[in-house]
Amino acid sequence: MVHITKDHFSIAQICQSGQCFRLERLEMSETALVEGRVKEQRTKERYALTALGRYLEIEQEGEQLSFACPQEEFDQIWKEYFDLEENYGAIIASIDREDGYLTAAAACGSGVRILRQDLWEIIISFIISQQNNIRRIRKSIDLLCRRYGEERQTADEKVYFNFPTAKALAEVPLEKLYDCGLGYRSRYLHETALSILKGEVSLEAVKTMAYQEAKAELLKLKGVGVKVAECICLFALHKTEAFPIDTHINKVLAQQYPKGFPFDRYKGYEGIVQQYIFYYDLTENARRIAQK
DNA sequence: CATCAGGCGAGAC
DNA sequence: GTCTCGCCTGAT
Repeated sequence: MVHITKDHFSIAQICQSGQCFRLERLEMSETALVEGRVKEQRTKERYALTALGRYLEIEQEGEQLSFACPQEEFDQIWKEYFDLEENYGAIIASIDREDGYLTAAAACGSGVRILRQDLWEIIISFIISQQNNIRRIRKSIDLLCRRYGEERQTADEKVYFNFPTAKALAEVPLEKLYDCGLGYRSRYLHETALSILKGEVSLEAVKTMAYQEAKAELLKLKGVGVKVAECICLFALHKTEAFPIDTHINKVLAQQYPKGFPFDRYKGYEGIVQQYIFYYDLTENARRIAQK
């Protein structure tokens, strides 16, 4: 077990931000009342992540984080995966105070981080994400892993499933992919798995490329358009200059920035700013629905 | 019953 | 190059 203190890190917000579909909450957050007149809410949350062929439980209470793994594993794998070396406070501080919307968005999602996820898993996950909702995306990915991923267990015998390899996915008959609720995306998954297997696109090569080059290479894959390619660049290759524009971001840009978004001010980390906007819009919508 | 969910590909022009 | 349309499926 590894204990650390970290600001600008919220496992709950990272989970809700919808960049990682295999991070899930284990139990409802408990609320406790602190003595005195002031009502203070204290939450302790537990999450489980399946990634990089491993299973990891994470606990958070305020800025206190616990990772259920040895120190060595944390230092070698999870420190990088969760982007813990990046100073997100400095990024938030750089936001234009005159920009009320962006200031509010960053304050709302100040615990969001851009994870450094597995390239193959992100390619498939974001092909699935197109014209789809987060609940269904999670369901399809879960089915794929259970049916075609390698079954593993932790030291304390918890069973989990790795993300299926390109070879495993390429061998799945099309109708079986439809059975996973993938719809028309089934054909995209099948063809993309074949492309990778045949070496038409080399993932190892893509990992060494600069943003524009990597994006162009990813666009060769069936089912990967501009938006999905930019998501892959951001969430797997950590190209923080990528700024994926989906229906939410598009709506916000039109409503809040009719004269154009100040991309130049945030050069090099546009993607992090994009995540604050995306998360803010998601939570605002969720709040609106909850109020009704 | 229509519309929508973190779009994309193919074909028309 | 830009525009339009059809596409699986479950929730509302």
